[in-house]
Amino acid sequence: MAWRDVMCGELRAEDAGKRVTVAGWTDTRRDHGGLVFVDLRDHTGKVQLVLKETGTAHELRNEFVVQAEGEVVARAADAVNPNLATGEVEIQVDELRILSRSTPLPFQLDEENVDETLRLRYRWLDMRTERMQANLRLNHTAISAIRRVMDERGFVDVWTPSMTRGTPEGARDFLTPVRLQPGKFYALAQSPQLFKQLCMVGGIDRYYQICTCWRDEDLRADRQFEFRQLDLEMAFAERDEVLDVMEACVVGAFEAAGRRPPQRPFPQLTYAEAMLRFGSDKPDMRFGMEIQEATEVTRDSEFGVFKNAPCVRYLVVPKTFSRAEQSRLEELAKEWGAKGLANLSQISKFLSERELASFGVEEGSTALFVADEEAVCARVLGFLRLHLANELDLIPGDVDVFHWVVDFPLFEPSEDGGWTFMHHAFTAPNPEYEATFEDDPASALSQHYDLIWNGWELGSGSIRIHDAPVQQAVFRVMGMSEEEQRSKFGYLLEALQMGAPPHGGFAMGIDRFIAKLAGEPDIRQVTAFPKIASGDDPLTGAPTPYPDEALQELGIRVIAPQPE
RNA sequence: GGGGGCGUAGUUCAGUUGGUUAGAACGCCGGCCUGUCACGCCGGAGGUCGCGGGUUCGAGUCCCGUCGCUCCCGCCA
Repeated sequence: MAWRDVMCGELRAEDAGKRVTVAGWTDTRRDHGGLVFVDLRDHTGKVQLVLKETGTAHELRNEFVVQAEGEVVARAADAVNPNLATGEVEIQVDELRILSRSTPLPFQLDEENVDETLRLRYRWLDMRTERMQANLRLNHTAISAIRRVMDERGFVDVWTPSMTRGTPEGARDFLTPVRLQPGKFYALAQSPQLFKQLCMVGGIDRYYQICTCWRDEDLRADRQFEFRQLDLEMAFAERDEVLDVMEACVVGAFEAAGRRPPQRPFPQLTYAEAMLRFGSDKPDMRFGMEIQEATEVTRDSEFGVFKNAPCVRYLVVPKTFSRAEQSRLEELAKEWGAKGLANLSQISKFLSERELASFGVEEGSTALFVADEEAVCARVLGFLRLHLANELDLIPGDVDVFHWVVDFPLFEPSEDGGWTFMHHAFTAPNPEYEATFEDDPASALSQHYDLIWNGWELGSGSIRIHDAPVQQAVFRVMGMSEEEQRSKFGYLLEALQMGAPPHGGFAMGIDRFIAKLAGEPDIRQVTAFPKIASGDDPLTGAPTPYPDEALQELGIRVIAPQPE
């Protein structure tokens, strides 16, 4: 006999008269002595059980798992519960079996603000809540929709290794010792980047994967050690063809989730424009309050701070600030790297008519200036813009703004005074810089693009280098010797020399996307078993030390951290 | 590595200027109850106020240290 023949949440008025068997969790119970009501719950919803003369009914407690047999009965008009989808009926139970008991719970499932570490410690309970049920199911729905889009467009799911060659550049690797070769390590893949490019050389044409990636960096609301990305690559593809596929995925997921999808195509913004207007390469464009440029106007200013600065920019904020508020903002600006934050009302006596006229600040507003290197102006005013928008509640909560940021620089200055790639070493330069980037790395733009949703970076992609000499030139700009190139990336260079088609692709952080789709503030809420910020898993207690014998076999000796 | 916030029954929280035996709600245990749906009523158990030190006649409350959680910066090609 089946455990159940109908789901709790499915019963409706027209089911009255049927004999059914249901099974689920005891949600709430109302024990009247000779009559006991129980709301029985499964993932489809709840239904009211009516128990008379069933002695075991009094034994029921929260979250017992029970099976009940009985007749579906229409409720009397005055007994209908309009708050319950099944509220027009109830089950008159004649057989009740307790399948599994539960100890008292460490927290109540209907409590909203339970400490998250406690929720994660008992995630199997937390998962029974409507919130987590909805989130985990949305996860599935969105990914199914994305796989459908991939399938329709001829993408092939190819599995690539998780254990691979370490990459000392970029994020820290998670290392995996290798018993057969003590002292050597695999790294867990930070992304399948090179493998998917090799798939292009291998003629797969359109590759995709929803794969786990690992990065050993500090955890955040939107970062875990391991996360999934929608990873795709297309041969013989132009940039806009890649963007088109990604937009189809986003729209497909929105539709599957029952949300109004964003308008296509998504607008494009260049990196230079994003930095100038919003001070960020992932601008939140749900609101205005754009950064204003004043460098030209203030070049010959009487105000020394402006006169001597390579760049002067400001933000016009629709509010006036008290002295205390102003100094708090200035403090923040300094934390972000500015030397100060000038309030127009305090410095206007140093400024010319021409300067003042050009700023055009209305009554009730405040202009806040940063004078510094261009990068500092952009960064500080970009942070300030977001900070103030949040504080002044200027961000509309009910809009979804998707856009692309394109034309990123190819290189950025490295710590040692040389050049390093801005995103990764395989991004192709824009064609007009192909001949010049090696001599002039500073001004070269790349074919890299980012997808932004309401100020969240959902993912990145690029047209890749498919030509070995260009790839080698990029390596040279980064200061890599011939030798180093061969030992680290020889296999890539070889592949590029054996018939590599032009190709490009994208990688989107799926967990981030789904968290935002679910309206959750962090990815833990859409992850079944996430880790907390310390890197611990409160459920299993991992990570744990390992016995010396096991480590010895791997050729590993643990050096205890020295006290400071 | 740096900065901010939080830490009081099982849970969520309150706790005044430092002042009697640290409270409430929910949960838990016992009892009563045949139309409830956040059932109701009666009774009960449950606390190292994160931990350590200090100031004080007296500390949940003030000070110092420390631990944990969390958000942010750094970092995340």
